[in-house]
Amino acid sequence: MARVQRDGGDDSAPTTELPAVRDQGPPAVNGRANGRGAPMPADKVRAIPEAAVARLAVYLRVLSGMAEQGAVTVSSEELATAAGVNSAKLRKDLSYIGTYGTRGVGYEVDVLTSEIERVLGLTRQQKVAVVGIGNLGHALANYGGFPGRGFPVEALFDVDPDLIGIPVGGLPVNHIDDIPDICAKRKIAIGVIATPPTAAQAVCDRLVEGGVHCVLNFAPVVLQVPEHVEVRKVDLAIELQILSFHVARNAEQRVSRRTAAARASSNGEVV
Amino acid sequence: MARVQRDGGDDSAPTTELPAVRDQGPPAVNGRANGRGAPMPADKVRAIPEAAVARLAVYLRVLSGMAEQGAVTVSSEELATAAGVNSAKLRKDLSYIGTYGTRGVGYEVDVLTSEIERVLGLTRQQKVAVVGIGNLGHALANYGGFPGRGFPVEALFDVDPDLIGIPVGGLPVNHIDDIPDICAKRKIAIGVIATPPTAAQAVCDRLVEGGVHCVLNFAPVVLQVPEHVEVRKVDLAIELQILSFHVARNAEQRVSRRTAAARASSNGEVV
DNA sequence: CGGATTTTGTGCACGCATTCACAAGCGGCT
DNA sequence: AGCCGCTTGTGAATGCGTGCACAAAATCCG
Repeated sequence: MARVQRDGGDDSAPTTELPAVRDQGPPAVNGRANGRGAPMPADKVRAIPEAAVARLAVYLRVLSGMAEQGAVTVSSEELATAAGVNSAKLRKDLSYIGTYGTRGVGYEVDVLTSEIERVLGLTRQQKVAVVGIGNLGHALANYGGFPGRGFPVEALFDVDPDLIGIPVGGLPVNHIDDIPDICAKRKIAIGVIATPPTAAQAVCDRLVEGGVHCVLNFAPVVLQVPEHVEVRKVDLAIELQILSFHVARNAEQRVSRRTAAARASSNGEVV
Repeated sequence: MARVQRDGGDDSAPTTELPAVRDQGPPAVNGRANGRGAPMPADKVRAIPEAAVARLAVYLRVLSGMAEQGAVTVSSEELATAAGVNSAKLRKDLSYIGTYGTRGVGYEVDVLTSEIERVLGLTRQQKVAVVGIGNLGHALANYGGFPGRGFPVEALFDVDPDLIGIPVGGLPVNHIDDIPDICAKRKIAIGVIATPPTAAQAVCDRLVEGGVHCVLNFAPVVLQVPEHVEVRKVDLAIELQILSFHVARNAEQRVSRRTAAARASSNGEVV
């Protein structure tokens, strides 16, 4: 019951795992060495570390930028620097999804793009509902189909009666009591919670009731959800506080360096 | 040069470390066993893992909720469940900042609160500037001093001439060309980038020029910054794609379970 | 006062993630 | 054809983070 929420900010999270699919049928007849462009033995898909998934999404964006500029192939080194990671990590990340590179050459941009899209499940559209049409909700609703196709916003909800029926970003706002119905009917896959913290848990429960398995939570609360529901959290306050910590740490460091230097010089020591 | 950006969504990031403060003065005269409420040997402050810092911020919020409800003390077990982590982890996290608990009893809510605030550097205010007053920027500017005191928004910037001078959330919008000047003058500590991706790098450079050491980046690009600048990233598209991956994975799992079951039943096996 | 009970703080072991370093593979050049 | 240089893919090592399990401390109670 009620599983631990995965922090959208912080994922030193466990590897993505399927709960014991121990019976994987007969000894994998396709167990041959993967030839060029082999899409991983399917039993192994589960083995992609959560952290790697996050980076794959980054690579994807960088790749589409490169494609726009007419790049046909790209080396791990180029892609890595553009994505802000080291090239070994990039190659390992890519190795989780198969072997699509050519030694001595690099990767074909379009091949890599579509393979990452495939693994991330971006080949089918995931319908999104936004709950809480305040400042942030407005921003999200207008975000315009969410960057890159794939995530059409197909329902909006709020509790404010003045807002019900008003179109926002071309879509009318519904009352949150209708969440279960509408989500089920429209087959919403992802629910985005942009409500005040007090309403978040109730909203989340209704989303789950409506068959939503994935929730992106902007409200500063820890949501309790049943086992099978995936929650990611984005929390502005916490992001700021983490930055604040670094400010404080750096300040302290500067101070202690000063004192150390002062002490050293007063002792005639060489720093 | 240009150090790797720390992903706001994903932090399996390295432990917060100071670059070689090897000279830590004389052999720490206060090296005695820490009595009740001792604030860690100061040389050890650096040892707080990044992941723990993120969680400390969560504990802080949970604690303030509890304080409002009149709680005076709290056990690690209670606090842990409320924060969605296991109690051992919570205790370990707290141990990084000192020992403020009473065995057999728990923690005093207000003591713990102020100690976490101290470590996170929330005792001094960190001034924030928001760049890019679009939908998201509006939402951020109106966020109202950011949850819990500590992060006053003290400057707004945009490139759109129609917006310059217009007050948003009680603060006039300035032109992005004035970023370096104004940030330096008002001693802005944290810059929030809510611009389109194309503008983000230029904006970031100006923030750094204005003496800002911490950046919270909402634009979907990897920022290149000098060594001493701390960047955290919040990326909606990537969060959605990670969720999408889980949807896809679960779907696949269901399919493979079905096939396995079918195979098993056709073989007369017991599942 | 001593033992039972509760809860903290932490040593330890395990597992995931990152990084290094190198063999294997591919294309191009002579 | 054969060699050379480049780049991938991955085994192995290291380091970090998590969770267990227990000793140490503090309170309560008889």
